[in-house]
Amino acid sequence: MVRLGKLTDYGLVLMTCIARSRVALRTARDLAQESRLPLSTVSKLLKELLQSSLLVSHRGIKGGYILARDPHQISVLEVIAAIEGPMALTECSTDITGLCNLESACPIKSNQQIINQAIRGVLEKVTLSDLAHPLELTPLRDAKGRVVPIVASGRIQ
Amino acid sequence: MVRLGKLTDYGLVLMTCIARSRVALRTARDLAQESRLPLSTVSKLLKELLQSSLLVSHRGIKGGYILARDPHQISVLEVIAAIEGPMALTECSTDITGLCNLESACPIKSNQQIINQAIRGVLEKVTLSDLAHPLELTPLRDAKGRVVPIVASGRIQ
DNA sequence: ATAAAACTAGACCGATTCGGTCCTGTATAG
DNA sequence: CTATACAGGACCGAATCGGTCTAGTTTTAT
Repeated sequence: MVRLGKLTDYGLVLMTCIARSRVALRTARDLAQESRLPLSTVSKLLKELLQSSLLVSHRGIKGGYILARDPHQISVLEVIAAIEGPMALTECSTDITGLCNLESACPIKSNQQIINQAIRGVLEKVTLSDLAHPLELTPLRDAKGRVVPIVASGRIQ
Repeated sequence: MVRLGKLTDYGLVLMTCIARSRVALRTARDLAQESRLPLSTVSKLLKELLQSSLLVSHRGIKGGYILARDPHQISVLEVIAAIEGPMALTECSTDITGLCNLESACPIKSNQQIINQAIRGVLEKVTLSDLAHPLELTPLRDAKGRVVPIVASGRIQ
């Protein structure tokens, strides 16, 4: 349902790879080998992640990529936004005149905002280090203090 | 980024319409007029919502649709799943033999599960009545007891 | 200096999915 | 029995996605 796209998944995998082995610069060729992805795709993704200032690159021989920040300071929301682009919150087609000029608040826009903000709020809380070490997730709690299941114990469909 | 698809949005709007005016059965033609959507699309969506047991239908003249449960007992997760289909959690292409038979846990699958469960956990908490009356959202709190912003006060990006 | 390694940028295309429409049934009230 | 409204498909154009390729630039080792 809430598809993230394969490329976004690959991007998260690459960021996780870099986060885990942060000893030196990782080259695109190297990451392609570790992640079993074609080099062209890896290069494309690293490029996009670089343009969003999530990575820092060093050129030339002995070059490579490194995380711009610590893994626990990079949220998956940023990674997703870097690859899929910022979410189009203003999707209300304002060019079709007269249809959306209702006096009441637009219900579509309201729904989108509520749901998008809910998803954003959660994705902001999940960081790269959570993906690298899935056991140390900081649990969310609802209004009654109960833990909101994140990894397991939720119904699967 | 985390696109929900226009049809899913329309479905949420329709469900909200039905939830708000739950006095009698709402006909597809009626809902199409209120939501300003083409009748064909509305019929298609109502059909899918019906097959997921979120609506109850009555045929014949004087027929129509009605919510199967109370608005606060229908989560937006169910509505989304009804229209977009259940999320493909088992997307790991097992047909490409040998590539995914690594001894370590598959990082892609792990990432997907973590993120999907996070999103599911939140969408399960938002109900139709929250969409109908956006002011009464029950706030989520993180591990430190602070309120997780859902509607406002989050950066818009 | 020079060549090799590695990043940078963008065009490009096939395949898949999405949004949307239409048509033919079937059931029910009057 | 007939008009109304739901039921369940098939169907198609368009937009997007996943993925590849080519050409160019920067840096370092020798």
